[in-house]
Amino acid sequence: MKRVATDNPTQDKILDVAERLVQMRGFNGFSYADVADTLGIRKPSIHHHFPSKSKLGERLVARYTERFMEALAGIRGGSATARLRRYAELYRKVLRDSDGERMCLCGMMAAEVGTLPHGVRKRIQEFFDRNEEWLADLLDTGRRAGQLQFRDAPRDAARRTVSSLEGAMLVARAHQDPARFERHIAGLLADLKP
Amino acid sequence: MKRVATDNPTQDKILDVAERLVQMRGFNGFSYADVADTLGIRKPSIHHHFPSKSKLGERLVARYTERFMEALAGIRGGSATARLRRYAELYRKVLRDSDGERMCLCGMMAAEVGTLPHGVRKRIQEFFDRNEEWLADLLDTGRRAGQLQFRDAPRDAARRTVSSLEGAMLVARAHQDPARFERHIAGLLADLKP
DNA sequence: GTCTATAAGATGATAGAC
DNA sequence: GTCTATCATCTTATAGAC
Repeated sequence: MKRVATDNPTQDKILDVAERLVQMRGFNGFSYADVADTLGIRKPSIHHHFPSKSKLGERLVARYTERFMEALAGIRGGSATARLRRYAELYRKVLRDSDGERMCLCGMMAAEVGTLPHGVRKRIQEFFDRNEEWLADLLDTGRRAGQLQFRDAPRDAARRTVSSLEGAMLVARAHQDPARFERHIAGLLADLKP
Repeated sequence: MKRVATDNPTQDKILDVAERLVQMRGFNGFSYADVADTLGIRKPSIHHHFPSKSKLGERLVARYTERFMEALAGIRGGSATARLRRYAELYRKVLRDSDGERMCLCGMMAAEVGTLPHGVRKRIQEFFDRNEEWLADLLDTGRRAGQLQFRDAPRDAARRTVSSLEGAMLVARAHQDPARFERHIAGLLADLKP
């Protein structure tokens, strides 16, 4: 089994807890004390593994992106429509598994970008860029096969889709209503049907 | 001229500065000290006008919503397509006038909803609800007149549009690229054309 | 690798003079 | 309505013992 994070169980636990906190409260909405309390350890132990909060932030985004890309790589069989559905499912899962409390880590941190160090900011951009690239390829393939329909360039349609998923997650979560997000996905998919 | 905020110039200035800070850095990303420094006054003066940060938050969202609704009320003449364009223009203006640094106040605070008091949360939901209501009516009218085209209920299409605009703003700002948002709008409008 | 102790600064907030 | 002074608490971070 490929290790996506580290070979250090404590570091993984810290990243797990911090990830959840960021997705629920934002990068500026949690502290080392929160992580320490949750894990039953002390703050300096966190600093031992992640000297600064900036470094922790970079690692969080890097790990999240890496895992997301692995999930994308796993979407292979079936029609373009089916793969598109599985793509949307990835987003849906975030919200649904947390009962509408968590949102995409990078969507959350995109909002906070004005307060984040440059290294983190670039990694967040990279998350969206890689999503768009993967999706543009899928949309292009699907349209050529007559399975999908859209009017402009695959890249533009991909950007619109990613943005749309992020925004729908943001708004659905503000309403504490995951069903709202699921309807959004249904509408998105319907629009792309020929 | 109708007063949208208060009849107190100092309170208005505080709201103006705080609004800008929230749109750039988030509600958890600014402090009373930031506002005080910008205005050249002291922290307790801010507390005199807004005793707690929660109250300030509520007032910020209320004022933003009120102004947005006034702008919507001003969108009257022309075809449904033209009115839709003017609606999108409202969002575009936020990003463009700040050179890609600010985003929608309520979109930003929607991300931070996990840390905000309930009163603020409800007002944020209200912003989206009222946007969706206004837009659903426009979409419905436009479709009946044969000027717009979409497949599902006006309410669902309206929700999808609002979410999409919020998400596109979020992602475009993360890239510091307002042009990305303008392309998104162009694609959105094209999709709604019959 | 984890702990205690501690620092230096920020934060939201209040009391009370002018 | 604004100020100085002050507060308790939180935040990120370090030094150094075990």
